[in-house]
Amino acid sequence: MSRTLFVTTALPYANGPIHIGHIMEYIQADIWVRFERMQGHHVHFIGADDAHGAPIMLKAEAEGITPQELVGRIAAGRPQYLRGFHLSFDHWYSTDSPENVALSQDVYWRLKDAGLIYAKPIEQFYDPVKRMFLADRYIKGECPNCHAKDQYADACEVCSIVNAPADLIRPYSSLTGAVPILRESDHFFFKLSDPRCVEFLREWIDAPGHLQTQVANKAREWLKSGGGIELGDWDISRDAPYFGIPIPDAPGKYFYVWLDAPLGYLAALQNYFTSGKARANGEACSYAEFITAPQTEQIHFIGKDIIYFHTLFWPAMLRFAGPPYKVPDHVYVHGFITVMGEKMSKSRGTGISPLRYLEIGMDPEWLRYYIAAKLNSNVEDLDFNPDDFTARVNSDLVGKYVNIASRAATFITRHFGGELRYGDAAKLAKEAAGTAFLVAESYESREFGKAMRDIMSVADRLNEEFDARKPWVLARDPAKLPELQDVCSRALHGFKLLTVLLAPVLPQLAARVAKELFGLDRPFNWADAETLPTNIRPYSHLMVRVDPKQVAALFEAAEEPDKLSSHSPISIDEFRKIDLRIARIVSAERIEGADKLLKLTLDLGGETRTVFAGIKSSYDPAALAGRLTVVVANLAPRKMKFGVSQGMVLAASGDGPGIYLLSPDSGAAPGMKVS
RNA sequence: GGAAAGGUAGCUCAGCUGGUUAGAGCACGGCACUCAUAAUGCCGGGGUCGAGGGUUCGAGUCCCUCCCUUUCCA
Repeated sequence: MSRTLFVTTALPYANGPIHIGHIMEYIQADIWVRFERMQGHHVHFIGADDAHGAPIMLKAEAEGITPQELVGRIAAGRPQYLRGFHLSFDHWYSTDSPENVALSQDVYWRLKDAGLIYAKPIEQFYDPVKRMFLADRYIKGECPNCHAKDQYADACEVCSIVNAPADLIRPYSSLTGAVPILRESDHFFFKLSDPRCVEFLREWIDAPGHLQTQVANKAREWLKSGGGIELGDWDISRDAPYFGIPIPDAPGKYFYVWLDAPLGYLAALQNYFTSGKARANGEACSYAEFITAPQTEQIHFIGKDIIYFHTLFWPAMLRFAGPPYKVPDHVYVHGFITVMGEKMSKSRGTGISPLRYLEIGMDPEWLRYYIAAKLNSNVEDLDFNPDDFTARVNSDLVGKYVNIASRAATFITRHFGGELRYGDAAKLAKEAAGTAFLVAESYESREFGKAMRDIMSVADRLNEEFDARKPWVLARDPAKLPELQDVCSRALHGFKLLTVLLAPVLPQLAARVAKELFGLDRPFNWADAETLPTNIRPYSHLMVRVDPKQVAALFEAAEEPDKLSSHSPISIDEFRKIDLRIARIVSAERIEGADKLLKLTLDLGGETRTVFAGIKSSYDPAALAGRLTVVVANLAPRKMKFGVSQGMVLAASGDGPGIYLLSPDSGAAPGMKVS
């Protein structure tokens, strides 16, 4: 029976570009969505930008533009990522939209009618200069425990004790430096502690299929009123100034961004319908009919960091807003992507820029395959390891899979004019159907890693059989031509089977194979797995190997300079944060596999550092040893492909080639401070 | 401090409700082959399954304690 699926991914915050973590989630959801489509199910795959909240308001202000302009600029950059990685969203919208205003206010009224909204004064820090209330992340001060300066009201970076904002010594606003004052204001709360909510959530969480067991356990933990502590009510309002949706009966108050963000799923869906795109996509229902239809399944792919919102607030909001609102059917949670074992972090320079990945010409399907091969249905982190990536893609996709077509097609074209003929077609079709069924189960349950393993073991078997029957020997004996045709036909049928099975992961390659090799006028669907092709067109190469140099380039100079702020004036205090030191280059060495980098060992007056510098093109390592230069000593260590770089040497460069290291006048000694 | 997930060959991981000598891919060594934008096939080395106890005829798999990693909560 055909299913109707409404699938979303988490909405990326519209204050910056999409990062590799987003891409992983989208790839996961996209593979699943493409698989369901191939099964003949009707899928509406929707995304949107999360546009509201204080960070966006402040960032826009800092750039001297309106929040709408900022959000618009970010939105304009999205398509290149989505297209670039073959992400098949049917629609991409924004939470800053008329639909979302109407939805958020409607849900608010309904919750209020249900007696689940109340107002209560709370005390909060207020910046008297900026004239706004401050979220904790904008308050800094001295840690009361270890007296480290400039710590957030959160885990102290030095002693890692957790501090409340009010506990900080000499707190100040990180926006203006002003001393914040405690000030009272009425906030609106969603009464999550209401017995109706608790009871509903308990049922919803326990109902099989809604959540992965690990996620349900976690949600249950929050729900437990352990130690007499009740599930906290949820503060859903923020005071002006705020970039968000106004609360209709409370001038100067706005919905907290996390109230309207998930409603953005529905706002985007609604816009998808009203814009006519849903209809163009074969949907006969109206938006209202669609969301109330019992057969519509609502499915959210999210990361483990936002489980709280999606398993408590979101279902409760929808449930108590009442029809036509419907609670989600499934929330599928994934872990984070790490890079070489480390949590990705912009400030530490780990992480991979998706845009750079595309710019240096790496194939998006490599990444799709690699992520698929390492994903399962659990909430586990996944590691991107460059050597593993290269090996897997080259060995699995090029060496095993594509190679099958490459080695068999030539014989068929040369000896049989492209015609395929099988010894035992029925048996072959039956086996293929069995394999497709097995792999389908893995895709359906999001066990993509298992799917890829099973697919590759089929590829192994095909290569083994091909080897065992030695078609290159058969080709020399005219009497053996029928056998040669059978061997190669079987291999090509196997290749087609593999292509169908891999199509959710490698959509573009599969489309090419369907058209260019098998002459189909449409992309593959799942049923194609068991039909035997009768002829092929001449083979042209399908996928190139990963060049290790590309992977190295992905990690070299991965900075994406923020063009708008790079030339804005900074204060003397900001400049003083940079600890510049004289360093002696003790040794410099070339690195195997690196185009631009040299590995420098530096003496900073007693302390030895390893720094990777992109100066290979201009300097002979031997000539560098012994000379003095200037180094940024307090740059956060940065993990690169070849090791951790503990600083940066300063060098000048212009538009043309040539890099020129800075040198101090004679008399300077390693470790001296530069100011 | 409480909780969850994980800790299996150099690397990335698979091992369902406990059952014969613990598996795969990559990497490494050797051999074979030549159809393939060079790839595949065969053989091999390599693991006290985080540590220590316990239950059992039998434990990577169950129980307890501890250690490490990641994350969540307060």
